[in-house]
Amino acid sequence: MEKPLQLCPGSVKIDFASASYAGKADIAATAAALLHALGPPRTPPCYQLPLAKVNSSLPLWSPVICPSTFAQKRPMSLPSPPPAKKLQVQQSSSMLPQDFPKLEVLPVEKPTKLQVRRSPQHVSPALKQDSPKMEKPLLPRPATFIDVMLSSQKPSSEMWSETKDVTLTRKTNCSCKYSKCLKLYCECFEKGRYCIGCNCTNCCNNVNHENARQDAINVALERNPAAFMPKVSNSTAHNCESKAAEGDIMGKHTKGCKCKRTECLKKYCECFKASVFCSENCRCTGCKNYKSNADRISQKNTVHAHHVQNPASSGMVGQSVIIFHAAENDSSLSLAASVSDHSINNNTSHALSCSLTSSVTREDAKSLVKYVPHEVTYRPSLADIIQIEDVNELCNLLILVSRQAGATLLESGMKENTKRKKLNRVDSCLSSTNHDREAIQKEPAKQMCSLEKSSNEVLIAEGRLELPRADPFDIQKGNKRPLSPGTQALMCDEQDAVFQDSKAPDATPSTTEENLVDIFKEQEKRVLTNFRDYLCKLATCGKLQELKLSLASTNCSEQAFADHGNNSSITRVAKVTRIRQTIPQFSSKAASTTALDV
DNA sequence: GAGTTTGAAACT
DNA sequence: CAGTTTCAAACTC
Repeated sequence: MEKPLQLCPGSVKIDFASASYAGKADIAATAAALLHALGPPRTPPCYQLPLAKVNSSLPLWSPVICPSTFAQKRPMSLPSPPPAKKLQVQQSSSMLPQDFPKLEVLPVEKPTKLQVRRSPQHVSPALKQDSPKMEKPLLPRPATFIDVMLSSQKPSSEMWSETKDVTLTRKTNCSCKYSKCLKLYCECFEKGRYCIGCNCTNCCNNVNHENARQDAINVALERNPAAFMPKVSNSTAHNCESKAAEGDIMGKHTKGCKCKRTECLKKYCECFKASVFCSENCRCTGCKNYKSNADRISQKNTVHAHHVQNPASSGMVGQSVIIFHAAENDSSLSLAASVSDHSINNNTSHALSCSLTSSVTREDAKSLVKYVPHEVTYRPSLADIIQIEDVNELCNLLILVSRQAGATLLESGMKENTKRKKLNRVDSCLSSTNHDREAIQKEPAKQMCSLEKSSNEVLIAEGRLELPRADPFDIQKGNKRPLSPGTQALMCDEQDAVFQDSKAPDATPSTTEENLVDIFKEQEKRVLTNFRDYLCKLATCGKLQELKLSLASTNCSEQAFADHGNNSSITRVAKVTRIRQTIPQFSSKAASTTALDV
């Protein structure tokens, strides 16, 4: 006997509208059509839908099935397998399965499977009429331990997502043949859901075999009480790119994996599959599924030569690994850092990682890797080339150049001023005072003083010179934070201007300003010229260093490959070629950068 | 799509 | 607990 399904306020909520906010417009439309076919609820809904999330084009009522009414008024026989297609709309997440019957509307091709139709045009014509066929309403079943656990442990959104996954948009259907979908081999069973639209054979993971299913659940629970618990705890799946980029990935597999061959970088690995890094729970071998992408790359060079144990087991896991790698900022590495893409870009990263791992053994590398919680450190590629002494040296050089330029021009300027003063003296007939003369002469002296002070301040900052006594230019007094040489130089210029305004009011403005402008121009010119030359030298050093390390790493890699006998000459040649190709790129880039900067 | 590989689950 | 077998998904061709 087939009767149209009637909706009434009750304990069952079929959240069709949720499909809409899951971005499944077609499904939502299907659901809407289904609801329309079923007719509106006769009374206001018992539960409010999350209106903010509901597509306005969809009915806002919450379709509800009243089990009691359903059971009492329309007692239906439990038929043998349904004849044709059916759609099972599972209960919403917040409801326990025993509370609600299941709505079946569309026939399924397989007797024991429930097919999902995703497009409105696939809705059964019978549905588009007002009388869906209820061949087999699912009676309430007792809540299983799984149901309780899953319901209690997951927020409703997650549960609904999973429910959606099962009923409407599930991407993975099992294909079990021998387990009857009643063992944990079966993904559906493992996740505590019925097989719906699966390709399994002899499936018992459905309501028709509820008893067998319950038994299987009990067996599984007996063996492992956490068998149906979520396998990933505290999960922040690292396919969330923003979090991954920030390194804010905390989830881990509760049981861990034991991968041996896949380096935990394939979906065979449960951790990888669950989008979490391997953790201390894992007992994997050659693991590369841990946070530091650079370490993955580094290990890629040594994994062939060494049996690398799970870094998590040695504390080298998750947040704790410092990237001991040069090219963290490299775009190719950023790409590789995308956790969803665990493939490693071998072009630049390989060369760079080779450079850094070239001459170290695994033990050396271990000692080099430092552990700092929740911190990732960027190590510049020129870190070993540019030392603080070099920076100081550069600063000194620039200061000296600046001083020389200033002194040279000041000397000529003083001569001019002296001439001009003599003329002024004649013109004013001894009207000028010594004060005036001193004031004028104080200007170049002040310039010299200024330059001297800026130089001294650099030296002070370097710790090479003791702090002078009370000094009007002492920017470090008053417990202020020491300034960089560049800042000090800038402030020195500013202070010169102040000094000029306040202490040389009597100086001839035009003459002094012209001199100063000339001095500054010359100083700037010489400083920049020397700075450019310095950068060119630096670029050369970097180039040589890279070449040296690359060649060394090439030799190292070749030896490693040779040790394991799985190297090919083609691969080696390709790697060497790749490494060497990076060198001119770097040097040309550095040169162009230098030219632009200068 | 068939065959192979892989690792978890199940079993001993 | 370790080793082996079974199983199904992932992967390769």
